[in-house]
Amino acid sequence: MAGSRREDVLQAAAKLFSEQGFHAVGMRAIAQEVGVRGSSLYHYFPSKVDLLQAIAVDATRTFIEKQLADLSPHPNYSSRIGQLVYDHVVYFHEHRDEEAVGLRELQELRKQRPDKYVELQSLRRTYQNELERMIREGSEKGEFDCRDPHMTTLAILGMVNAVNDWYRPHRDGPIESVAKEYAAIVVEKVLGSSV
Amino acid sequence: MAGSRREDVLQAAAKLFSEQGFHAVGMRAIAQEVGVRGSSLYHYFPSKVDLLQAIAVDATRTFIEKQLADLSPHPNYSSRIGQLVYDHVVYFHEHRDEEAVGLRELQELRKQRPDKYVELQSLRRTYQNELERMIREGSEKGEFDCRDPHMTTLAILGMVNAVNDWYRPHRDGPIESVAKEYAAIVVEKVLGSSV
DNA sequence: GTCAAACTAACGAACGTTCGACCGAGGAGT
DNA sequence: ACTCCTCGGTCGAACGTTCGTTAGTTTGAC
Repeated sequence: MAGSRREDVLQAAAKLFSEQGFHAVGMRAIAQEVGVRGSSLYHYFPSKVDLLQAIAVDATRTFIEKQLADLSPHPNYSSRIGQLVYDHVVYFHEHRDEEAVGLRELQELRKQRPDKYVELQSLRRTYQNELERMIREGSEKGEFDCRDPHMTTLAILGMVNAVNDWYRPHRDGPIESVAKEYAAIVVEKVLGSSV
Repeated sequence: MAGSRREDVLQAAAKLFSEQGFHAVGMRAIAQEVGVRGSSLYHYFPSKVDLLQAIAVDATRTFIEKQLADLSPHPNYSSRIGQLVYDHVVYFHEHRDEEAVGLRELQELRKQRPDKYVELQSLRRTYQNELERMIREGSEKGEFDCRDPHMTTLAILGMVNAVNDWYRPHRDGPIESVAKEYAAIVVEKVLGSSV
């Protein structure tokens, strides 16, 4: 009784899209994963692209709004950024499939749902700007030392987004350890003063 | 007179595959990009998957062999690693399309050309191991300070591989500047001792 | 005349999608 | 209690299109 059938469809589609790519997966394959015939999917979603849109928009919006909302309570820039990196890594692992779709299948949304594509781009840009602002201000206030906040931001986002490309729970230990180490690398190294 | 027709086909396919994904691009679209009819492609490649294989295997093999060959001359670990990061970023930009295909369309090779997939995985693993070895040895010899060479390696590879996802020449300046800054971040920050 | 290289035409399969029928649970009317 | 009706949900079958691929033919340079 985990979820409604509609949510089962979303989950199955996210899994298959993230494993094989949007165009490699047919409606009949998604339906089979749910235990239903292909035509039944159209009772819940008007088209295949709408399925993709529902997954990508929801994954990105939920993630970024949660990340931006959790920033306030920390006392200084370093711990705020460390917490953001930690949460980013953990959340991305717990929502592997949806987030992978949100990252990798954007060009299809761009072609078929330009407004939704723009919305997602804008969300990601807000997130990136927020991280960059924290890095710049923390640097200006002398809390740490960063010569190029813009490129540092891109480097950090690149490394955390890549975790799901290599992380395997059985081989690499609990995700919390990885998140902790990544947060440490960012706070102590990338943002630390070099000797 | 840039290249033979066969090379034109490879280049067109790499461009379209990297822009839209393997399954989103038909043989007729590749042919049109070259200025030819779809069936003519089969004069040069026996199938669509062979096209993908040719692109991905060649891109990965050439890149990694070049990177591994250029390591020796530098005096210390820091400058060797800095040079590797710099070359990685520059090469990935100069071969954007092919390298994107080599990174993102692996699951299709895995299904249809398992031996080639294993070869590419092995090549990447060798590259990763070499970087990790340099980081570990440089750290053991006291040249810099790294608590977790394995995860540091993955973080570095993640950030350099992500450059092509955001870099646009007109907006972000010459690629050499980006490569230089990334090399600096890695050598001075990620591998530098924290205060 | 030869041979690589391009063409037109077509194949069967799979694609996303539509349509009309069916089935079973639940409410309304008597 | 019994019938009738509605309606969400699923189905099989089919639509038109596009896919990767093949076959046979034509072209043009040497």
